[in-house]
Amino acid sequence: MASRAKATILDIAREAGVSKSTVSLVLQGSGLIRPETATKVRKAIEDVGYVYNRGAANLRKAHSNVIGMVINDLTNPFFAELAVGMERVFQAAGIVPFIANTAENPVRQEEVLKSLMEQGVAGLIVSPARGTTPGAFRRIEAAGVPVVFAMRRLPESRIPAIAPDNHRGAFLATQHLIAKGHRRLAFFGGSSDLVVYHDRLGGFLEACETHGIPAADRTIVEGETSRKGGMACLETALASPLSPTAALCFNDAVAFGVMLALRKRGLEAGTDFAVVGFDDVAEAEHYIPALTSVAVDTAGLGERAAHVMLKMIQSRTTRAEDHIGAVNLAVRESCGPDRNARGAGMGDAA
Amino acid sequence: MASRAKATILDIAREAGVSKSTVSLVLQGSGLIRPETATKVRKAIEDVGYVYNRGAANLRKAHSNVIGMVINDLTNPFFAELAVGMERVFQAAGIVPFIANTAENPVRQEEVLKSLMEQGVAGLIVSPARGTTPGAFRRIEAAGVPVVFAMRRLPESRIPAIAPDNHRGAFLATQHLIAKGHRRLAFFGGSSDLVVYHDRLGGFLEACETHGIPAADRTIVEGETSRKGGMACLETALASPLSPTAALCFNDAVAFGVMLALRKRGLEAGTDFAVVGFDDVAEAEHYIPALTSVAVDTAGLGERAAHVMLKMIQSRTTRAEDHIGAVNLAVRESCGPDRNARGAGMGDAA
DNA sequence: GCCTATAAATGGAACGTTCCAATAAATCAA
DNA sequence: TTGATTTATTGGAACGTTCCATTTATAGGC
Repeated sequence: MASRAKATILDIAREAGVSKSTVSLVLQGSGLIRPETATKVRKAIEDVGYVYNRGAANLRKAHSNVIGMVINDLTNPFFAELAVGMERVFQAAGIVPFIANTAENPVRQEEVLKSLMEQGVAGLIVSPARGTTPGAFRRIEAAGVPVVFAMRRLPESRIPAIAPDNHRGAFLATQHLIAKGHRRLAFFGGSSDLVVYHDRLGGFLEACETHGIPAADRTIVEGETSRKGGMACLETALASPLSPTAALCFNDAVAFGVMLALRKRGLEAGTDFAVVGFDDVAEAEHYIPALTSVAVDTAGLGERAAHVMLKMIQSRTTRAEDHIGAVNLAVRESCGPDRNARGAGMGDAA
Repeated sequence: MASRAKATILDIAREAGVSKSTVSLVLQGSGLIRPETATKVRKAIEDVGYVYNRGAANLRKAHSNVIGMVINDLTNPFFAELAVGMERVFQAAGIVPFIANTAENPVRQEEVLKSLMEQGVAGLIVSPARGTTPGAFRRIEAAGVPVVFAMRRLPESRIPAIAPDNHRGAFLATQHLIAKGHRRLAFFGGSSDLVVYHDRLGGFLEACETHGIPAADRTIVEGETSRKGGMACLETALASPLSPTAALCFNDAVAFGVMLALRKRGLEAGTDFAVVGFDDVAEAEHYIPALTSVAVDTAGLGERAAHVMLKMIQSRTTRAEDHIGAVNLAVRESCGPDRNARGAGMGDAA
């Protein structure tokens, strides 16, 4: 089985009785070749079981067609959806993106980026891991390889970012809680080493200000962005003297954790405590109770990121505009039934 | 910003005042180089912002260190877990695997495999898409590139497969349902173009035989392996004259769908209808009611697959043993409370 | 029939590495 | 000292493509 030395373009040239240049032309679909010749060559390719060596080709072309997608947590369906959106676009462009997972680990991320660069990628779409150091992308920028950040961005970076309107999403969600009559509010999960965290927390705080919720009535608990983290947040908050009656969660995973912890205490999300998530993953709609969450059009953002990347490659630039995606609140059951009381007012004040 | 022509090994040789061969040796961590020289070279590499060109290297070495992981559905957390297990092993071996998604589409899979081959992968771990044609891997085998199948396999293929003991898992689950007193059983979801389907269905049928459930009392409904598919299955089954009281589902996604559909009809999984899933994804434990499911140690199988691959590459063979992973039933709430009654009447007759 | 224009096919020099064989420098045995 | 041995370093020929500049074949115009 162990295949005799791999066939090259020369082998198939010999087989087809033409020159290597001709074979190369056929491979590239050049119109300069007589159709019959092309057919002959293609047959030889088939017979010999030739496989194109892109590495060798790129050596001359300096124009690789591989794009790397670096994802910080593949097990979060949210990022998987993002990846799927991007793939749709790349597939249409005849490009196969390679996905690599960093498992939220900056060291691993460094390895992954290095490996991708060595592979000669044409561009990189990255959702950076927590704790990514500011200089992590300096070398890549210096090499002139286009990078776009998806969903997350870095503090002082010039790299274009595609992300939802986190501030507004959090603002809307918080306003919704206030409209439901809640006065003691919490923000659960996430950590301040993430730019997104500040965006979302900022929206939460602004809504509090706007509607006159005093700082004393706000509870902010950082935590892992997972179910486990969410459970811990709720415990912490309820243990505090002034326990909140509603929470905006950093993401849906945290929200699920909070609902789990509520249930463990014999409380019910919606009636005893209001919960809002962020991202609106597919599961949110099917959960019991169904989770109210900020919908961000994940796949759409993925597509957008891919388009921006394609454009950057094409125009050989390393710069592009940021893109802030629209958000909207998917209202479901986890904040309780609409209280007709409290009246008409409030719809979406301010 | 647009980087002057990329630096090569020669540039850094000049910069460091040594020959290209010396640089190459340093790059490979050869012990033949005087430490001070190596340091000098490394400094030059840093200064110039050199990035190694693996394509060029592989041209000479014919020994790439990239491994491709081809996954049929990244949005299913089950496969994401599998990928994560593999990554753990590869990371330890200093290899960065590239993941590609086929979205359960054989045509896309073809493209992805081609692209990976052209990239010169050292090996391929594949969870084949539904409807993969028998010959899809012929060329790859002919090229002598090791392939292992994970979770799924192809009918007549000689390619080693790493998979859970599907037959036994289904057998155990079905037995569990029967022990709970159910006599009219269903098998929901999946389709017969998948080998796994036959394995699981086979376990179901064997358990039925063993415990004397007549063929007339078995309902088999094929369907998409998703929530939606599960919902459809339940509707179909309940509409049939002889409606079942319990179901083994092809996978957890189907099971979640079935529970959703039950709830829509005002029925409750566990009390009104028993449901068992397959795969035991993380969510199963947290669902309400918690889903009884066949646990297959997904990440463990991923690790196993990675190890087998590593061994194949190392011993330059294209053959390996299949590996059947142990399974066990994680009993939770979706089949109802333990009926102490048990013996006597087979409670659920009707 | 000859010249020119067009179409089709080709040889050779890159591209950035590795690795073998060879050289140069340093050390040692006598 | 001299030759043998070990330690560091180096030039050059590959590896499998692309693409430019040519060559060769075919057709057209007169």
